[in-house]
Amino acid sequence: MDRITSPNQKQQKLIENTEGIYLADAGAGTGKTFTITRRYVNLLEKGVDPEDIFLATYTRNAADEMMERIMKKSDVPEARIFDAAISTFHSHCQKILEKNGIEAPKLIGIETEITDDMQLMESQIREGQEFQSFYQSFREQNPEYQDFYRLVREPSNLLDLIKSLASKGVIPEKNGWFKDTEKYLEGDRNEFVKIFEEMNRPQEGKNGKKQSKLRGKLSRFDYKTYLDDAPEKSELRGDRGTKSIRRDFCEKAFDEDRDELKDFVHDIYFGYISYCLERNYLNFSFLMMFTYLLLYEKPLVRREESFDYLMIDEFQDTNEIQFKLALLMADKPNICAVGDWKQSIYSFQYAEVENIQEFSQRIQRFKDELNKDSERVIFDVGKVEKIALEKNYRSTQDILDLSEVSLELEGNRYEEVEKQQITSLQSEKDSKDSTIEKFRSEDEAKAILSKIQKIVEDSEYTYGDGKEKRDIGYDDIAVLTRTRSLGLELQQKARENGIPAAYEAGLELFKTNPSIVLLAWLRIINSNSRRGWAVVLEKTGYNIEEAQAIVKSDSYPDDMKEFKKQLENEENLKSVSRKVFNRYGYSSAVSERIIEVLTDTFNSSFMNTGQIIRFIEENIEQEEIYEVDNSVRENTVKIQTIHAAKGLEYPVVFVSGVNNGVFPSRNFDRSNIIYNELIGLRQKKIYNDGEYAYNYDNWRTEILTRCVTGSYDEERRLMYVAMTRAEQHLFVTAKKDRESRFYSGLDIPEVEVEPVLEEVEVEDGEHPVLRIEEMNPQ
DNA sequence: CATTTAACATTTTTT
DNA sequence: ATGTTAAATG
Repeated sequence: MDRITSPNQKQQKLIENTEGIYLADAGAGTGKTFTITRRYVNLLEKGVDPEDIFLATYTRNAADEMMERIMKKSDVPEARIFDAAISTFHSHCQKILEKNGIEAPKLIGIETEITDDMQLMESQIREGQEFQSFYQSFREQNPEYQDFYRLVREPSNLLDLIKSLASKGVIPEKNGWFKDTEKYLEGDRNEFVKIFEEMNRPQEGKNGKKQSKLRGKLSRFDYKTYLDDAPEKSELRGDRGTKSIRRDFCEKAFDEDRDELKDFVHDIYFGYISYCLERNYLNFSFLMMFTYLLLYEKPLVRREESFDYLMIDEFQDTNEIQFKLALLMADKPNICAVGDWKQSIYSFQYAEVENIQEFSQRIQRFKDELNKDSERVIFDVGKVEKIALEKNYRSTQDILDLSEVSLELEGNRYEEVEKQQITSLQSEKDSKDSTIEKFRSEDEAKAILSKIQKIVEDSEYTYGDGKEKRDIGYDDIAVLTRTRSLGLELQQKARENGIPAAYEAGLELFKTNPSIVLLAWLRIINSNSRRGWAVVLEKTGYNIEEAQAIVKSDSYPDDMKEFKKQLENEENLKSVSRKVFNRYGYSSAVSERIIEVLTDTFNSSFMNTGQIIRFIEENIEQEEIYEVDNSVRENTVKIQTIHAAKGLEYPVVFVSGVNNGVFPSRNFDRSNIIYNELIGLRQKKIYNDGEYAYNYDNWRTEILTRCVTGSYDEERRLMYVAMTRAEQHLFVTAKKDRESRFYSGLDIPEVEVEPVLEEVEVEDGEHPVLRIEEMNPQ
């Protein structure tokens, strides 16, 4: 935050205290980046060598920004800072592996080496395809797991499971599991029983006791089809009037024999790691895993790759293996973890909010675990000093107060939210001029746009205060959505009504016209595909009948046949794409981005056209979104998902789509094989070919998952992140009659907004959207 | 008032 | 699959 010129008291404390273990609670808008960079500069001024500091960030952008700021503020030669470890965890680990990783796979019994041209698999789509092909061959080679294959609807669920195990440091080796990580798969019986007791305690009613939460949740127990060993519903829950379910069933459920399941997961997991190594690539999770293995097992590497000072930004986004990695990298107990539990919204990427919420307990526990059989963490943890940044330089006090209240919003009518440990923020803005309102409408998108137009046209709202007061323009406004689909709808309607708006979450790159034409030509050169020819002919102007006739008779126009020949002679994917785009006059951010994505994904020089075609097809099917840089984006309303808006700020913010089932959205694991810290590895279904061959529901897992199903905590944090983007004016909106409890539970004025829009003439240049002719109609 | 049952509507985020 | 609601049942 550039407006801060000198640190406040708490910031100063964090900057000055460089020796020891610190946990900095840095809420939204508290000048976190400023403080971290100052602290780094302070270390340099004390004479610490940049080589002895690791500053870990979560994104490359953040790393670049920090580095730049440090260079600006410090006298140390820029080249030395440039070489310093100011980077994401991932890219730092990649460096460690490139340098020392050759034999890392040996540590778990794999002979294939990690070479220095190891590729990092960044595309989820591409990895999904690789995993699929691995899974195919695995099935052929391991017929003994028949019954499990029948449970796997979507192989990518297995890949997800593997990654979540990797993020916890559960690692397979050739025979069994690395060290004692197998115990994770069992779950934590003691902790589970505690949770069970809690869930099974009768509730307080108006006239005495009511049934327990758990008993209520199992009211539909008999809707499913179980094998014969399942208890009857009445046996499990007792007669009407019973308050709790029988404890012995719960214990029986927990103590299920899972050896076969564990073997299956082990073999898939280990097999896939080997498969990746043979194909010379690693995904993000395996990158972490191998670095962890190296530092864990090789004292020399550990010594060489460790630091005197560690600073870790966005600590709420780290997971167990990253926490442990950090400890292995620390030479001395000089660790500074900075973050905000309230902004932990990446659990689907395996981030664990507990890393920051239970920092002190975890750092001790993880150290003990790492030191079990050998001293790997060489310092005493001692006490953890907590520093909370309390001054907020972004939002008005009213907005800050509301955002804190929203962390306790109930997600549904049964939920009771515990009182949260919140460091209240004080606004440094004097302005009392702040709007907080909510409104709902049948046509939510249109109502929002109407309101935006009013804000911009009338001078009812202003930005700033006193002398610096000014009118609000489109540029000052952001509409944040929980889902992409609402964002797309908003953009569509904005365009129709002449409101300049840019949807910043990218677009479906492979559904654009340049991509469709490219795909057609790739199909033609790959297999003389009729489907490809049909598209090409239509794009050239032939109508459907004409095109069909030509395809049938196999008599394509000469210039097209000639073009096909030329393409076949091209050397690589890049030149083929260029040639196609040139022929059709496609030259824009979109066509450039297509080439970029394809060449990044298939960076080997030889090309496998079939593979590329399948990649594009998969992108279309999965509606995959890519960022496309659209250069000019002046004076437009920004439309973003809440996730995409993290870290940003706007004078006016709309939090939209606060609707039932959407925000808060419920999370459930649709896969049949699941992992959870408390209950371990479980299967939701069991294949049995007795009387009826069928995937029967697993009654044990049914009971267990009811005890541990997640709350809406992360959804509340999303609301917090969304609200704290607003500097001065905040609107919360919903679709009428669909309002969720996150809307109705907000104690703020509700206003009427009519979804009427005046059509406005907008000059072409004001629409920073993609050129229309390049967009696929529909 | 508590509980059961049946009917109905919803289904995401991406370094 | 799960959350909500309304109506039926104890």
